[in-house]
Amino acid sequence: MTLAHIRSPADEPASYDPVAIERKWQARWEANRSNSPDLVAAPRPFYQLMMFPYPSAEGLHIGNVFAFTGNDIYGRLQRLRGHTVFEPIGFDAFGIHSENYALKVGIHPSELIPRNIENFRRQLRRVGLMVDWSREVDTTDPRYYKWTQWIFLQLLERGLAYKKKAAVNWCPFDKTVLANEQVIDGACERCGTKVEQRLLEQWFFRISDYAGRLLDNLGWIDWSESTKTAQRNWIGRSEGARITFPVVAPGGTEVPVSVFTTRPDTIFGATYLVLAPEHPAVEQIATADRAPDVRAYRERAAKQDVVTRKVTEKEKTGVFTGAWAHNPATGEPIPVWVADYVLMEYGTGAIMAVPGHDARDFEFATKFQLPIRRVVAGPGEGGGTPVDSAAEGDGTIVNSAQFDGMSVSDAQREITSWLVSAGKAAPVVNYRLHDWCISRQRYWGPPIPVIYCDECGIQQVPLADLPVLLPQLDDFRPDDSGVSPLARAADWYRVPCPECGKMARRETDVSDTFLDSAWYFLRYPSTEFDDRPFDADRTKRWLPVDSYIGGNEHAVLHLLYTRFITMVLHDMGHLDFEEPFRKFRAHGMIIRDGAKMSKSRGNVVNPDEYIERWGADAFRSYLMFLGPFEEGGDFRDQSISGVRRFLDRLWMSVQEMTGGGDPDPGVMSKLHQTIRKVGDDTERLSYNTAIAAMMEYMNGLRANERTPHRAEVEPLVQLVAPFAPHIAEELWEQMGHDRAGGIFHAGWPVYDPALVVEDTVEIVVQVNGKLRGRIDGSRDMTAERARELALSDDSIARFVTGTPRKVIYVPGRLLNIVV
RNA sequence: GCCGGGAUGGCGAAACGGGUAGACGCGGAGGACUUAAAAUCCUCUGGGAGUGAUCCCUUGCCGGUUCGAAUCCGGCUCCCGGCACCA
Repeated sequence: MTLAHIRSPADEPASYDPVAIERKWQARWEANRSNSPDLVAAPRPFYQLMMFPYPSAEGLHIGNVFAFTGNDIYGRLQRLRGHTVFEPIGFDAFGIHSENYALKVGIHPSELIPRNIENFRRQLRRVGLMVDWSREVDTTDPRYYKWTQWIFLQLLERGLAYKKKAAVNWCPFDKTVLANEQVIDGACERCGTKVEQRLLEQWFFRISDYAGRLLDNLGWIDWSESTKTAQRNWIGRSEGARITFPVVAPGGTEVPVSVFTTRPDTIFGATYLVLAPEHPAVEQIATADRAPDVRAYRERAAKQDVVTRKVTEKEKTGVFTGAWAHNPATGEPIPVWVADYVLMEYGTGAIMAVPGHDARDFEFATKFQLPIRRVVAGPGEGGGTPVDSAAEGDGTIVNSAQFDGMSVSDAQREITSWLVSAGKAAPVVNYRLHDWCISRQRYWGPPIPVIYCDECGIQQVPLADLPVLLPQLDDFRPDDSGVSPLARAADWYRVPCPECGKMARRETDVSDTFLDSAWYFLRYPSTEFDDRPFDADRTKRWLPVDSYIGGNEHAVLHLLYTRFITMVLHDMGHLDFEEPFRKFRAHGMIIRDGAKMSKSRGNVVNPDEYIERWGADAFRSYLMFLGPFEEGGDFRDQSISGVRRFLDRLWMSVQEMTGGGDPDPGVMSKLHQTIRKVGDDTERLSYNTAIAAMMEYMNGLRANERTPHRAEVEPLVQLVAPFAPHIAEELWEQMGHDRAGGIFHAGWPVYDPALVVEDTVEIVVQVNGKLRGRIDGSRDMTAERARELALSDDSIARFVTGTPRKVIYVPGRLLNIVV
């Protein structure tokens, strides 16, 4: 169904006109600087952070509006509860995304991005967010990225930034470096050419040094469990042992090769060794007759792109080195192979293969006819039971000399300490987390602020010379040199060495966008300071962030990098906290027609159309009503009329309400229940049920065309305020409240516990657990009384034959008679 | 393969320490108002049987615990998301 089929309510003189009201209140908030709190004097600061958007050319996405509205409601609730709420926003405008789009349309990003940002601002303002626009952050602003560069230098100074060679994806046709996401089935997403691997010198951050702490803190931070689990998996802690195998190299020399294993208990079953193709010992140990094959295999592996290299279900390949190692447990000689199923980046880049008890080793051993030995016997199995598939389960140790008969867990401990005391092994903890590569061979990013001097080596750009401005390059296309387009700007990169003054060369790579976004929340409260990234007093008052809400697609990268940078700055004494966000909640995703919204599917929703037709208040409320905020939901444009009707009825209630006489006691009781429920639900982000509760109250308020009383309506307008702020302000003003303050200074209604409880309640009567009737009674009546009442009702009594065996009574709820 | 999250009417969903399954909304049917339509308001709306009060069935499937299970336990099936040759 298209929009044209849905009609909005007809215009009547006194009817609700969202367009006019929203324009009026947005202008007034801006004129009064209502959303710019005094950051210095705030008595009860509350920092409500939303993940800043990447300003795409397509404009604001429905998912952005959903996320920001959910943030805004929470921030507005805190404001109504008396906090000084700071709700900033900014733009994550550097990065390959913007750059690729600029390349496609042939407009320079320095022109395109400000245009997109302007469009985003326009769209965002219409949503009615409580955003402090005076503190906007733009990562492409030199006043911002000066400090991104400063952070790089801080890490460099502390030895947490270093250079090493690493593989990148390279498209030989487009002659450009590709991100992993741009490689589809081993081919370039643009031209389909087979992607290769290239080794480039790149900058890394030692995030792996922080793996243990990043993992441990997950134990206490108040974050969505799903996000914490994702981080735990990503960090990937495993406990095991490093075991050294002596390898006999050609000429008889012994070369020690260490492996990492989580199963030292299976060492008696280790029947061969495998080294990664890049392992430095390979060259040394390969025998003369095997060397050509080994070299050919390594070259083939080196050419493969980074993505397919790691694809699973790939046929195992490998090559024998000709060398033999000694199993340190049995002393027997075992062959040494090279295979690309072993990765240089993990563990030691070498494994002991236990084909009897590891699926990958089993597959490899079967293919190359290597010996397979059982060392763990499951139920009903013995040492002689043949192994027909890798047995990774629990069992009893066999074929392992003095350790036979032990359980796997006992053997794990005993064999490790036996090897350790013999000097052949050490217990180690390994993490899957790799160091963070921050180099990008691209144009649209902050230049990495170092200078290479032939005399003095790597030099930091002095603080006084920051920012290193990104030069305006008309031709910013990546080229086949394997370095950034900035490497073509000789007049930019040729600079004197800050140490000796001789001609030197700037680093021409730029840094990863995730570095821009790893610290932006520190900048917001301090945007007016040009001589420091974040002011100490401001930071003390406002940080860590009180509430952060964002998409779980950032569960590992952004949210992990941010924690890492915060820890580093803490350790250097710049911050007095080491976790950036007190509370983080992941919101769900909005889909449409059961699928992710995308241009190719043609199911993208443009928020502008909906805001024009229904009003921002209705649009906001609908997005929050369509499903649980933390789960997301399916966008259907039919259903928006329901919340719009609710707002119309709210409007009418204020126009019609009377001030005379007393409010209805039943309605007032329901009101206080509603105040409690809306407060509780909003606090735990259960926005859909909060709105449902207000609708339910409205139904009672206007039942049988009754005229509502002012005392019944006024608190409802307050409850609606976080969700639909414009109409709430307007009605609040119409009700004659102080113009200067507005509804967001009026506080949050407080419920009266005495009014929440109803005296007479309906009690459900069951016979043998089946519903047979209902009785009305007081909340605290006795079981005997309830039973009497129930049995006096014939439609219940006829199911009760004879004397009840048992009676279960839940006061105020249920009576169950068992016969 | 591993780790999360799910599965409830025609549809989006609710039930927050086991206690009325389906709140709230959409859609649908009927009615009031209107020359008429829209808007608005009222009634009904999980399925089945019955004239009827009423009865039976129903939360992906199978089983269990319990006076009582959407909820707890065991075993499956399917869907969505993330990670993935991590030793």
